[in-house]
Amino acid sequence: MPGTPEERNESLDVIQRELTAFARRARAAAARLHPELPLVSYTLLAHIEDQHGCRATDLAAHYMLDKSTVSRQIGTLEKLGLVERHPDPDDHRIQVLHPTAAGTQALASTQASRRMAYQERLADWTEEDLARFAKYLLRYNSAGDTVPPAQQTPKA
Amino acid sequence: MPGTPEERNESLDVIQRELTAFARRARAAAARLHPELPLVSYTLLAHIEDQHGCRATDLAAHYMLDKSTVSRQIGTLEKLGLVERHPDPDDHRIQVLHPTAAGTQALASTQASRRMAYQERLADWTEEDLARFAKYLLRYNSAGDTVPPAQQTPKA
DNA sequence: ATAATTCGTTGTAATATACAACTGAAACTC
DNA sequence: GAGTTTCAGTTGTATATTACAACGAATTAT
Repeated sequence: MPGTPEERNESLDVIQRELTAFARRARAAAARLHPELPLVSYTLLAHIEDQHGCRATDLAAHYMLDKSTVSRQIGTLEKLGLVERHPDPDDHRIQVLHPTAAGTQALASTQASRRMAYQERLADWTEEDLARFAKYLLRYNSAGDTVPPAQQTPKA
Repeated sequence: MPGTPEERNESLDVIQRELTAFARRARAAAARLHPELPLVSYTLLAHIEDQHGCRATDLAAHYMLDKSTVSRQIGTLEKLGLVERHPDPDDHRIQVLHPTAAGTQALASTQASRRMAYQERLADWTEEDLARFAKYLLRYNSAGDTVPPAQQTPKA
């Protein structure tokens, strides 16, 4: 069983390298999976649905994007008729974003093709391995949520 | 223990969602970790060193990038004095790429800061979990190597 | 009320990328 | 061995993704 610090570092290096490789390939892979959706926007749309509506600011925070980037992406999604903006009656600064019917449908179809690709790719994994891998990824990503500040100087 | 198809699908969806979220955040995270290296090129440089020299075409294949993209990235790295091109004596079409001394050093320093970040983020993971996570990532990424064709019509 | 904060948009610029056309070099065909 | 095909890499061009800064409108705090 693993135990030495060297083994720990080796694992860390592998994790780092493989996650990086994955990230570098992700754009191209996504382009293959759904050429129809502007490709970045897909992710935002998925999050909007997942949250049952959210604000642009929430998206920016979740994906570490600038608000201007999100603003333009949402603009694209709106032009495509995939999201709607509903002004919050209590606070006119806020736009609550929701998928349109077309947006929900586009998501479903994209989701289906993505799931197929994953199913194929992970076909020979046991349920136990899949469950563990999923758990590790969740744990990894949620760890980041507590760290990310970096250059914000709050309450200054 | 997991066993039903529904549980399998649930795991697949989690894996898909979390990998996607990771990929979306990766650019911003990388920018924080090494603002000095042109940020994409870092990955290419790392692969070149890892392979003890390789061709531009190998990089394009490994990261699913167009050869023109790689060509320009290598050009940037060369201008920065981080890689050298050595024409293959046996085949004048080929340029074998190697990190320069400065390139190796830049990599080492970047690698160190990356490793620190990962160490911090994964500090509370056991060695066993790290080893398993690393193994899963390797397995996941290597699975892709056999699938990717997609729109190539070989031997037609 | 006035000031400070928050949410979002727009102007501008940098970077990353793909696709197509092209050059030079090797390999293959006959 | 001339002609064709394939391979490695570059360059022209266009698009996409993103950030930063300046701004506008609405809300909250003083």
